[in-house]
Amino acid sequence: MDIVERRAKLRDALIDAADEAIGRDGLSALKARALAETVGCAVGAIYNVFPDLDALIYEVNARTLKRLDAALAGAGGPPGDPQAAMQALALGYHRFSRGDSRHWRAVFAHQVPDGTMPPEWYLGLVGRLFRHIEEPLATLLPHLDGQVRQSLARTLFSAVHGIVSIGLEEKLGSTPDEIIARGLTVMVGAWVAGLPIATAPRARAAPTPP
Amino acid sequence: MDIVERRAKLRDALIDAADEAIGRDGLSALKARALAETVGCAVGAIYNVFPDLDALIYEVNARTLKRLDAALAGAGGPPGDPQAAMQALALGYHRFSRGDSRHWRAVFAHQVPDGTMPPEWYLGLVGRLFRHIEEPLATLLPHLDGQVRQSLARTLFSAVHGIVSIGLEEKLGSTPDEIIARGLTVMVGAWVAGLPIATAPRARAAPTPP
DNA sequence: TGTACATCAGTGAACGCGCGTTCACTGATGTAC
DNA sequence: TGTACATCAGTGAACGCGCGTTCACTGATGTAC
Repeated sequence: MDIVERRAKLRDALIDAADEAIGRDGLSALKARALAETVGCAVGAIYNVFPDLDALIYEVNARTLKRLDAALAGAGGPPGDPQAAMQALALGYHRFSRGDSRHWRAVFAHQVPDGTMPPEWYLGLVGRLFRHIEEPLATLLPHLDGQVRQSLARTLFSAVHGIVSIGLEEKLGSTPDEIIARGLTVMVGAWVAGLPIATAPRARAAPTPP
Repeated sequence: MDIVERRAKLRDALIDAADEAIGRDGLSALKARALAETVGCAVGAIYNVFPDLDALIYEVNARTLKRLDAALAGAGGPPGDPQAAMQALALGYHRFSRGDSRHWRAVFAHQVPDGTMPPEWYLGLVGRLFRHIEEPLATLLPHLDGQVRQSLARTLFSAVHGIVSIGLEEKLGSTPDEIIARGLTVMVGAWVAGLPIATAPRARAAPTPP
């Protein structure tokens, strides 16, 4: 076996093991020693392949982001109806994070210390996800400034994420999926209806503040 | 000075110092040694007054919850209009967490290990906060089951908290307050409008899923 | 094919750091007589 | 008021634990001749 090959194999094995550990016990359960034991290498070997554990975590989280990307791409509602499309996205997000809650929490829980930023390629994956929201938004508001559209997408995502997160907390008295799904649909639908749509004006869902 | 008095004074001084440290540098900046130095006592003295640092953190977070409680009580909208009242609550929550973000984040960041629960009196404070939401909800839906009402309140809070949290993250490209406030108002208004109100039926803000 | 040497992936014990918590000790304060 | 003794808040050095990361060493693999 080639050296390059061996290296790649170790790398994959480490990501696999980390992925599995996080999925089973959460991000905080990721330990260098346990990882080495699972993979069957020495602790030091990890650092031949990754500069530190943070880099490994980014790889695992990237996998999660890609899975979500695929899930959202498949969740698409009717092509002609942006409002329904966004509701479908929200429900898709809900499904995904329920089904893979530990991985999904890891994406949010991982924060590098100091003021360092995630690597460029990782931010690209995040950006790609937001495009799912921005797309129907662009259909609704074609002449909207790009910056503002991003900002709207972020706001909508935050509300959806907030609602979905209730279910992710493992505390007692968790809200049933049904209620959350209903809440998401109503909220997203109302949100979209409240946008100042240029093409076909609709009644605002709620009065805006003075 | 009485012994009991000294003890109480130390206790207060510790809570004060912890409160200030968390407000300045966040929950993770709370260290026993730094605390002792600030207060002017030995590290061990802390453990004469509190069983552990967690107990101290609960005290600090309780102060934050009480401040929020006061802020929400003062944020009340017009008494006759539950929808406006809930919008006012959301905006009040936004204002509060913006103005006191480190304290507020500490409330969420603090989680005791294992499966232990927060103390009873602390949960009482949390419950008292939710009553601000449940009250206008009860006006709108007087015959609603208590359990369901709580669940609805939780869902609404989560959405609001999600939106507000975008601003709390110190990452680049933070959404301006204006947009957040607008988003909150629209979302809460639409949400309330979407409730199956018994007294005076309103048009649903958005179609519910099949 | 065989021998000598170089390279470098792989090893895992040890380092280093942070930090909550403990505990043997001290000394100021209070009580008894 | 004075003396002997008891108590217990207060002390801070030391313990203990978790854990990421390093580094001097080894041995398998590859290369040169």
